[in-house]
Amino acid sequence: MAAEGLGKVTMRRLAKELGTGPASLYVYVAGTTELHAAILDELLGEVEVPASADVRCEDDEEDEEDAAGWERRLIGPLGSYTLLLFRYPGLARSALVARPSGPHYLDLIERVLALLAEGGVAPDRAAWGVDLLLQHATATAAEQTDRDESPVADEEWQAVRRAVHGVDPGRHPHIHVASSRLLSGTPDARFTWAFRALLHGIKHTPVPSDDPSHD
Amino acid sequence: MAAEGLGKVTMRRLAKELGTGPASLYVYVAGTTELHAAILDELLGEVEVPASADVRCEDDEEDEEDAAGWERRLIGPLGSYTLLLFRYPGLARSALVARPSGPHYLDLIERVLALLAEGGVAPDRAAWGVDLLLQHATATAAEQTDRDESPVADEEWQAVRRAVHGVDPGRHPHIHVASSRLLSGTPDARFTWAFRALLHGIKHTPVPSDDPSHD
DNA sequence: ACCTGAACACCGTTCAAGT
DNA sequence: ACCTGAACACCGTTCAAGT
Repeated sequence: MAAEGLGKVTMRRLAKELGTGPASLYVYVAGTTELHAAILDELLGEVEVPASADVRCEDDEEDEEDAAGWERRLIGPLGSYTLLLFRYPGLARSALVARPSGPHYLDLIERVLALLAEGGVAPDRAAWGVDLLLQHATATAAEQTDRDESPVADEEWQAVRRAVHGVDPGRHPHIHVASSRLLSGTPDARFTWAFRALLHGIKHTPVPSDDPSHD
Repeated sequence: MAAEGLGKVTMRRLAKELGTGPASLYVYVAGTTELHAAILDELLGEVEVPASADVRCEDDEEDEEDAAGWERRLIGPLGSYTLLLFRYPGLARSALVARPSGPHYLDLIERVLALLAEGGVAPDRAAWGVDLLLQHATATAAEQTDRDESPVADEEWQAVRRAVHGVDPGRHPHIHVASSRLLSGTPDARFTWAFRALLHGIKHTPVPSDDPSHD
């Protein structure tokens, strides 16, 4: 269906690919956002979400070994999702604006919720946390893909580096002393760290109240 | 300079506003992303970043009271930044793609770094954390502003609600049992919680190593 | 009834021509 | 030299007209 649209998926481009006018697509989808959502869910279905064996270690509290394993298992589906969005520039941006709700996206949510439960995260925190995790994955992908898209990206990145390194020590003392730290780390190392920080925060931050008045 | 461009800031619109052709803008800026970056930094300058009195309580470890106060102080500049992006749809999306590096953005980073240091966050974690915090603020704003932009937003949100509530309990048991929790909470409550989770995670997640080989 | 050509209202960017 | 009109190559969406 959309296996060929590796680049920027657009109404007109897709219509041309199918040898027709752009108006024809509106018979099947309501607009661009719906098209993108459909494609994303289709692609999610093709991704082999690592169906990690359902080994459940029901110890009261997980030890250090288990905590690391839990994190690694969780980074599986979330990493796959991020890499998927990386491959299709523009789709990440769409996913950020219009939260998908297709069946395969629900599979992803289900998987993450299951793993969070395995890790001993309280249900209410897990429910809010899954959103935070997926938003972070989407935002990271949107950031990176669009950066690669333009050839000016490197130049702009250099501008950031120059701005940080050439900062006035009087006005920005903290930036000055942290300049190399601010720019350090590979994208992958940063993603992994951010992911672990999110997990830690989600697990240990209580949701405001059990207020069931909403909804 | 750009005080009137409350809506979608675009090359052609701005050119029309100034009573000239779109080509003229290219004398002053290199392209759309640079224009957006300039506007964002300009707007950041107008925002009164809450210049909280430099009360430094140099106790060895902060007690519960202090921890809450620290979080509240940090949410000041980050909240202002988020609200600013809320007011200018499209600017948040730009900021996500092209990280700003203007002087006022550096002020914001400086402020956040200072507050993180006040809160006893290790310098290397603070350096990576400030990026995570600002990315979250930007992503949240991008998400929301674009949602408001389109009138189909409500309908689409209803689709998500229906998808979550009407889920097959066999295929998605965790979603089924968590359905109301997944949709609960005001945007503000969620933002505050996510923010606190981020802070907690940043403070307690060690950066991979002091590897100074990079850069 | 179902599909679509052509038009409308936008974009960003470039470049040759004007002052 | 500096600015810009007009053109180029795109968008999404609509709607009247065709089959």
